[in-house]
Amino acid sequence: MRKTKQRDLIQNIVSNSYDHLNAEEIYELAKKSMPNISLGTVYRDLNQLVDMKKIKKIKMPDSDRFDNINEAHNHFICDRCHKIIDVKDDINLNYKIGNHKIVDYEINFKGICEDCLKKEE
Amino acid sequence: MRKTKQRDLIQNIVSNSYDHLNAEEIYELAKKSMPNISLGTVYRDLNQLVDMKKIKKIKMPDSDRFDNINEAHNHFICDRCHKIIDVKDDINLNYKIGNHKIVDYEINFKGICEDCLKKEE
DNA sequence: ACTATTATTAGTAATCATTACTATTAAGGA
DNA sequence: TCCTTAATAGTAATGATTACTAATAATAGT
Repeated sequence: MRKTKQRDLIQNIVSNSYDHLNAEEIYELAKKSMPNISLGTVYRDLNQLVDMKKIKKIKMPDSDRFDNINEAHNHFICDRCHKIIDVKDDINLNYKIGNHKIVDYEINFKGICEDCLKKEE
Repeated sequence: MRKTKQRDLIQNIVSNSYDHLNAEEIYELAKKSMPNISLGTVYRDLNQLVDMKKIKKIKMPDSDRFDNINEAHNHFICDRCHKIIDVKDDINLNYKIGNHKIVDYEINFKGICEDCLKKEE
């Protein structure tokens, strides 16, 4: 795996963002410092970074989002507006499942966020 | 929301399966008892059943899978073969996040399943 | 039970996020 | 600096899912 400017840039963008960006948004940000970067490269590099466990992928109904791993956290996803809200991970699951090797876990809370609750009153 | 034979059939198929079927597989099973059912109907009804919280959707890299809610359970997903293994939910998270209303949560464990571990030896 | 209303369906076309392809470029070791 | 070849830019293809529309069937009212 060669080190490339493109992948470094993409890793920096994701690692420094708390906005759960999708590939298109990361592409737009990347173009600001590397105008000729292509969307295909963004997708490929994002997937490589996920494989390398440098970032995480969050699967969403429309487009997948990418997330930093600066500190362990989970997500609350609003059923109404689909906003993703970070939740500090003070649960720290230590779990044993048969003879399978657990490498990681993710917890997704679902419900209605504060803003949408207010709108529904 | 009218009651229809198509949606009843699809709900039965998903509720009686522990195989985490995708829309295409559910379509194939549904055709056995209703040969003229269309794939579009399967997708629409599956989404309605998810909205009605009769079944759950599991997002996967290729196609989404649909799961019964017969008893609370979480999933272990193998990084190698992408198999989904049910995990009994004896964790029972009771969690409070700001002023957001939590309706549900899902825990996805990730790692390497027993079969793939053996192959890698 | 009949009829009218209209939500749902079957069948097909369209969408669009993501991946695949290929000639060109550039990383990095010798 | 040169060589090898992995990675990229640009574009085309893929495929899961959704949208569309005429026809059908569920259900409320009579």
